[in-house]
Amino acid sequence: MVKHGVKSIARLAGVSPATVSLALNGDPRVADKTRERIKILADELNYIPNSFGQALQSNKSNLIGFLLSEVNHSYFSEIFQGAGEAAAEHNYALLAAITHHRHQQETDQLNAFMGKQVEGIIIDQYHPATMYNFFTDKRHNVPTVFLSAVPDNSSFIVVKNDDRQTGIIAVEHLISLGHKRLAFCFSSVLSQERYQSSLECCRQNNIDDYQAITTAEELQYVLRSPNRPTAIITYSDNHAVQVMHIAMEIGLSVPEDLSIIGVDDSNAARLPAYNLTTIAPQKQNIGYTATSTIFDLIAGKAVQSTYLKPELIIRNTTAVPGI
Amino acid sequence: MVKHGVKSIARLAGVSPATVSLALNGDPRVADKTRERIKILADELNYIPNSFGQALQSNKSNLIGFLLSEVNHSYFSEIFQGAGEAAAEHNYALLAAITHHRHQQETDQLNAFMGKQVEGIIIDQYHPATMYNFFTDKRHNVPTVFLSAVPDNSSFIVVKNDDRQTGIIAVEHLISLGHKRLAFCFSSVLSQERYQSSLECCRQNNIDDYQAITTAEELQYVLRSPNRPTAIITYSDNHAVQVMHIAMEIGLSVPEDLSIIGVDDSNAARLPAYNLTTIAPQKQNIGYTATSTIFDLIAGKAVQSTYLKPELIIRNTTAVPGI
DNA sequence: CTGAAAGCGCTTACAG
DNA sequence: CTGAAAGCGCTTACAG
Repeated sequence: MVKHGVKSIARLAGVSPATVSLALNGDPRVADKTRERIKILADELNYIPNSFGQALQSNKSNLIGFLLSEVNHSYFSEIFQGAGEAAAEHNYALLAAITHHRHQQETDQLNAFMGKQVEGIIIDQYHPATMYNFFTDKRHNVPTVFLSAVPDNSSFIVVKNDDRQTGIIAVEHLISLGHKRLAFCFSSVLSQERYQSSLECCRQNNIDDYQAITTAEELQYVLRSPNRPTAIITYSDNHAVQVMHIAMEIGLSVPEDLSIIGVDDSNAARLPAYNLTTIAPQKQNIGYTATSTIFDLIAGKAVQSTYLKPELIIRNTTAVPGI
Repeated sequence: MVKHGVKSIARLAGVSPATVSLALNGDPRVADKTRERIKILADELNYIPNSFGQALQSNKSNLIGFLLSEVNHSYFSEIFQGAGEAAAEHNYALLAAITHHRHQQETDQLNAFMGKQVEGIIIDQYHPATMYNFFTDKRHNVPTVFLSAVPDNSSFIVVKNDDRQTGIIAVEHLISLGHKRLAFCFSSVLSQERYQSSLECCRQNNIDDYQAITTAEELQYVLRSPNRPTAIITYSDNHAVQVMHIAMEIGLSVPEDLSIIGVDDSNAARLPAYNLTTIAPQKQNIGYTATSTIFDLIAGKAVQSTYLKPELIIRNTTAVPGI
């Protein structure tokens, strides 16, 4: 079947291409009757404007690039979903690229984005070398939002979970249950913010028995010691699952002997075998807000980084300490 | 900073825009020395060709549209990852749209794809009304690949898991362990192919004790009966988890008293609390193959639907029957 | 081996 | 209220 453009429609309607364009875009300069006639005709012909023509002219691609380190990254899909919704509302489309944390791929895809004239870029995680380029290479003056931490002294916009709150919520929940001896399990290095804030929160509540545990062996040792912690804050639901199994091997029951808090509200957390108390980031909202922030940047508004407060979901792995 | 195009580069290089274009595209008609000079200059200026200009001219968008029903659809992310890889290899980008199974959204996004001149479309799931449009509306003469079943009498190309094999692999595994009384749990309607093929496989092996169970209550009843099945084939890992918990409530141990097979190899299957024997679709490969098929279609090659054989992953929920 | 011209499909001033 | 012209950035014949 024939593909129609403004020209062929203009010919069929007996007007000029310019008039077709104006009519279709609802410009008041075109007489109501003419506009209606053209619109009906365009509809009948299944006319879909070629966005390349539009984009070339207007310099608006209606495209946002989304750079993903890995698609199965813990909560990627929900973030992506939120981003997609915000984009669709504004009649934008998402261009997705997966980079496997590799600098070369990130650079290539970023260049592809630029070639496609994306109006904004969302980056979930990045290779350090790529970040370095962002500092030095002014090519990237496209509105950009990061979904993971950026260097402290930078002025990049970030939209992410409020990791400090995560730490605080965990500690406060455990203290409210009456726990006095806590531990943070695994990867405290990966989550400086979360660990630091939980540490501060402990201090403020006069809890000084709070240790960071980095390996499974260490955890086993600690859990066997006389003054063992009665509650564990973990870095993620996956870690919570590991901790739970280690505890059970040692003969501790959860939550009677040991409370455990996860982070993420992953599928694992909801499975009946675990039923994890966990702290859920606002995944979809992170994606939605990131995209909205892009639109604000495009509109030239002053924007700030957003840190979305997570939610405590109490299930069956936390309770009043039994000892 | 200034944005450079063929024109400004031509001016700086002292040649015509056409020569720049030819040089950058490696056309032999331009002298080696000139080409080198232009390439170096373009590099210095961080020149990235505007793909709208290219696309408008060549009618090649280098874009593939991916219509997703839902982003957290069981194995979406890995499929998407595979698709992204194949696309990147060919220097194509993926345009992703999420439709929540709604016909209107599917139509809108499909139109957006057309406007963006996508050269191919991948559709994971679709609303029946959208499929109807595909039949009647010849607008969609863009190469299209479906990731879920299409009407039998249609000529649409499909790339998906081989569901018949899934059923057969499950039954053969259980028979090889010595099971003689089997059941299929939940949603046998949703998975006609899988259920039918497992049924046939049972018959061929002279197993006539094979029932389809549709509700949890029914399962409880069946598992308490004297000649209860010794193995359950499930529709998904999620169902396998449900079955496992129901079995344990009744006092059956898995796999000693009851073998269970899941399908998907989801995260849940790998968790130590479950350790499911499961049948894993080639998720990434499905995405990769779908995209490759699009390229074949673009190239005008004759292509067929692909049904990728899943893999049996034996973990701890299947064993020789204990009774 | 290189340049001048035309055109992809659209929109945006500018005339009338 | 409508049309003719120019141009977005590129590539592709066509001349020379």
